[in-house]
Amino acid sequence: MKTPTIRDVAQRAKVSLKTVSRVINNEPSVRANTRERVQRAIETLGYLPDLSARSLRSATSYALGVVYDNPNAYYVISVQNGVLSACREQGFGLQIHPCDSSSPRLAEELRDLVRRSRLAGLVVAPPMSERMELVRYLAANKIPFVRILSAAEDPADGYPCVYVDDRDAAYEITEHLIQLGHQRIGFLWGGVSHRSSPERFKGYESALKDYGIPLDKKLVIPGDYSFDDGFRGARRLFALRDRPTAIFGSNDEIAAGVLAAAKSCGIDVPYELSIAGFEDSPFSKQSWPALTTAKQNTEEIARHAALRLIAELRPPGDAIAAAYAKNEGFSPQLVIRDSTARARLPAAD
Amino acid sequence: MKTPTIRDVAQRAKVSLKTVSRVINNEPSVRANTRERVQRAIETLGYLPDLSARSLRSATSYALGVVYDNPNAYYVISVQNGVLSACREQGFGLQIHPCDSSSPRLAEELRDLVRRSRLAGLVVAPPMSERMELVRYLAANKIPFVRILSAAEDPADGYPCVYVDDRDAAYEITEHLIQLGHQRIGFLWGGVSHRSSPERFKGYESALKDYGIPLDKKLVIPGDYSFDDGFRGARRLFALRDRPTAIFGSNDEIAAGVLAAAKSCGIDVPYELSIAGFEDSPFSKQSWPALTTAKQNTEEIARHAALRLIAELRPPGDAIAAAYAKNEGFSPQLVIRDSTARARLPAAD
DNA sequence: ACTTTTGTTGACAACGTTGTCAATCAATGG
DNA sequence: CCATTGATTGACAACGTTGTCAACAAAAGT
Repeated sequence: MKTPTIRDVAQRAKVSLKTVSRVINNEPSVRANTRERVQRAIETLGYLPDLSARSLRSATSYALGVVYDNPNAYYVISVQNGVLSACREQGFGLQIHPCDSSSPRLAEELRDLVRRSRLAGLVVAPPMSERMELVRYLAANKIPFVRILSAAEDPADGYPCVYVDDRDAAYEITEHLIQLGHQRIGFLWGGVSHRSSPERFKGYESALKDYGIPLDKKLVIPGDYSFDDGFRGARRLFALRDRPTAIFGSNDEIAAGVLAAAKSCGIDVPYELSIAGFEDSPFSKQSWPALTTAKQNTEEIARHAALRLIAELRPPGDAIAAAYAKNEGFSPQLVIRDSTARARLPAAD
Repeated sequence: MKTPTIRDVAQRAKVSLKTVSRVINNEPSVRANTRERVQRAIETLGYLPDLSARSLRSATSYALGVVYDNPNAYYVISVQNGVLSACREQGFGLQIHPCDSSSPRLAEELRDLVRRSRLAGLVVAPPMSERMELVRYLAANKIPFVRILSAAEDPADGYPCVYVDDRDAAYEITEHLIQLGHQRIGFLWGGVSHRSSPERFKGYESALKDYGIPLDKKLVIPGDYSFDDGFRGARRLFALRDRPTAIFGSNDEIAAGVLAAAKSCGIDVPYELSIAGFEDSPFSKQSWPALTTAKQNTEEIARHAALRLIAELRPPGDAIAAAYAKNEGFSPQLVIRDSTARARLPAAD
């Protein structure tokens, strides 16, 4: 009734340990006949390879780590699920590692994590993925990793990544608001520790420029990727003499804060104020009115990142190694819902 | 530059492998002098014990698994963080395992997971924790586990658990609504695969009874723990001739759906309709108006569950084993926010 | 026919750690 | 001073697997 080992399988199939090992690892040079016999023995015994023993013996290991520091539950779960889907497909385990991105010992912490648990590599989410000294440390310590980061194009810095074009999507959102007739569009920044924040601002800035709308600094408010900062920022904008007719919150949480602020001030959304978010978290669908936003397919992005990492681990020439050898870019898609509408005519003011 | 092993430490400290092992594991019978020498060697080399080798050699392992099947990101993250906090404190790793609770092969899947990864035990979240045949299977296969489940009292079925008194909290919420003067209170069910659903209903039912309010079956709507079912259920209630003045949604997502439905019908919350949720997800704070709800401290509950599991693994007499030897109950706390208010007087209708 | 190649298999060591047990040492009691 | 105890230490095997290498058999080339 003990859990069976490779030895039990070998005995039952009347072959050596090594042959069973070969069958398990799909190595060539096993006669079809023998292979089948071993397979049968494996099935009847319900044998499962022991991951500890495996990763102890072989240099290569069978688990990835995913590293994040993000209060946004939806984002984290999406990343986890995306990575997990790739891991399960490729026979890898997954170790999650929430951490404190501001910790000075983070680099060593990650190195130790990889060593202790013999991780094959790390998927690194923002904002850690954007700290170059951390990236260089990992590379210097020969720890395989893939970054998920915000960039308009492949950073081509020699380190593998999957990048998300926040700037382009922010441009589209701003453009959408402009095309609805809005001229005074407020912008609420996300946290500056995230590269996505300035990227989204750049998209906003450049759309205004392309449409010949001057940037009014009073309409741009710093803050964090949080509901509360959205609320506070919106209140500040409402207090302006010439209040904006639309507000672009750097993510859905901020936009939710704006929505709450609008309601608390009796401002009708979308007819008096259009609101756009960013991310397409479930929240944006479930608010009232539902938020116009940019849909980031985080799960798919994370899945791709994991496969990209696994590709790096494979010997060159391998099918996966080939399919995911290059850095890939993703563009969030504009999703128009009910929180944005045509600007009321100035006359009606 | 290779990662140091116990062997390197032994060499440097001029002791045998075994002595180093003893120091690492805090075993007695090492002279203070020797111990210190070894510690120094460990520090200077930056030695870290290899978890694979450890769990391969020793019968006991150093990782827990957490098993869940829940679309609610906030809930899942809270459970993960709670378990993780206990794991880090006690030197355990953590393997997450989202799964499909309706899969007929789930039991074997979990057993295989535990074997392959040499997990010390499982923290099982609802609804898996409530399927007795699964529980019995785990027990029969000598897989240590702790359940998180919904119950008014210790089930005392011999299997360890941490239980949450949903019934009592649902009673309090209903009582709160009644005390605000509501007599017609709608109830939207959660998914029936979760034990918490009937528990919450029982709380609702029994509060009505205690206050002498007859249960009107037309006000009770079946559904799932989802925004959409909240929306649809609310619409059905609004269509009634004698519409309720308050609605109790079985969780915050349902309540959010009710809120959206109310807004889409131009019903003012809370003055025309009070809404209460359950769970205290961030959402409930961030909607407008903020939701009255029952605060489940999921993170603390999960943390306790993990410690309860670790206690089961320890030899009796151990400090943790003693502190967490018994099943513990938790009661969600009523949190009154802005979505509930005094019922308007019938006269004002 | 005999050598060479190719394919298939197994014996053995090794990965880094801990369990077992015996050896050594210091201290205690007679 | 010697026997006895108890604390400290180390040699060795073992956990379950894979890498190395050699043995062997079958197929191919001469």
